[in-house]
Amino acid sequence: MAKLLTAIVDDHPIVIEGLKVLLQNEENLEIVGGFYSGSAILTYISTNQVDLILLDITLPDINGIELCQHIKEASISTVVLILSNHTERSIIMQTIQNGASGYLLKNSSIDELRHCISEAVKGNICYSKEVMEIISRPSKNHIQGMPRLTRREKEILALIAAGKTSQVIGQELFLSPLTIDTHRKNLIQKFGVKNVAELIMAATQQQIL
Amino acid sequence: MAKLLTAIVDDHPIVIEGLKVLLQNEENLEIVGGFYSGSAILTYISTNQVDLILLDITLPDINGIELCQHIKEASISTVVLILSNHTERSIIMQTIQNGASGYLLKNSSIDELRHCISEAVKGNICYSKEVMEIISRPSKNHIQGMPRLTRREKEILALIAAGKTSQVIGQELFLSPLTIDTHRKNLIQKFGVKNVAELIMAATQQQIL
DNA sequence: ATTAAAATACCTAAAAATCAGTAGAAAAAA
DNA sequence: TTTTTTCTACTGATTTTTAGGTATTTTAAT
Repeated sequence: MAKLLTAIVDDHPIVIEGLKVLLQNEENLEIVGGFYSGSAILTYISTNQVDLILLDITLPDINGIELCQHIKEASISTVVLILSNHTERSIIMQTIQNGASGYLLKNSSIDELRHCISEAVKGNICYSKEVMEIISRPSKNHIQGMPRLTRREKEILALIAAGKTSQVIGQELFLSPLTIDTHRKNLIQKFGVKNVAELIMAATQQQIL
Repeated sequence: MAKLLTAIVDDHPIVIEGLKVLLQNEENLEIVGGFYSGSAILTYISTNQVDLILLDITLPDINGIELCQHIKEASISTVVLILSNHTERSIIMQTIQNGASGYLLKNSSIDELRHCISEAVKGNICYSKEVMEIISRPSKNHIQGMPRLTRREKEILALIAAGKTSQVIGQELFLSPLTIDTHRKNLIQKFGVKNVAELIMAATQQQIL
């Protein structure tokens, strides 16, 4: 089996050199280069074969989330592994959405990196341990003050989330729209938010919706 | 190291017997019993030590999601692994939320089960391959019509989700509030929804927020 | 049986969002 | 370079939500 042609994309030279050293002893892997910008790696892959790209999120010209998409557009078979310090759940999910095969934090162990690389080239998705935690328990940080909702409030919350107005909800539940307005008001107050947009966000983050 | 005292909870006897056979050769594991209902396992753990529970979602008296929570309340150190046929993302996430250490589909290989057990007792979270796919690409089923958003639209969507009005957003981005209204309108149109409540729901379900 | 909580409904007024358009400038892609 | 997309901004009218209350009737809990 041929060696995995691997590129490293990071705006920080230290990271690139560090990864090169860490990976130089891998038998089935060959570093073809380090790149400091999105345009640099895109130019490279347009004329060279690359099997695996270790990609940072923070780059000078384009963010790694979008870059990932461009890479997959240019070369669908190239496996992209994100190596980043960003711990925001939405960033992680977006990279996967855009075709990345995994996500590791930069403090991951070399074992984890090795493991994720092997999983990724097999076509699987692989996260490091911390990332797995972030994905699985998104709300842990957020849920302190989860309000207790009454049955009616939950019911109406769901209908609001479905995009229905107070008028429509009132008709469906055979209630006055003014009653729905009151419930709406109470929901907003209980969650400590200021409008439905924030309300729906809070409710989904707390798995109520 | 003492053997892992393991219980199996499933309403289907065949599954219990099958798992017993599959796991009987594991050196570091001892099956202490099979249980057909939630109340049965809860009664058992109230007087017996159990290290690991393999838990189904569908049970006659209580669903596995809630049962998981009760188990952890009764015995925080007991590791719960879900073994189910349900592929709904929300169910998977809820079990983890309620303290489960992993989720496998019933068609998982014995190797995957073994691997997840060892990860789980180490305190990590572990999913089988298919489950990982479901978690990572939830949208694949849902997102057919996932609209492509421009950079500006994503930015404004996030601010709307934070509960900010067009006026406030306009001030923050040094734009006319009327411009924000236009973006708002375009977002609503692109998602095919009728107001922000539904917009935020759609966006969170598609992991954009 | 009594208290507390939940559900119902209303008022007034201001603020915000939605609908249905148009249209020029800037940036990106072809 | 030309074309297309994105970003910007507006008009005008309508609908809906939000904020500040109050108040009665059901239900549920003690």
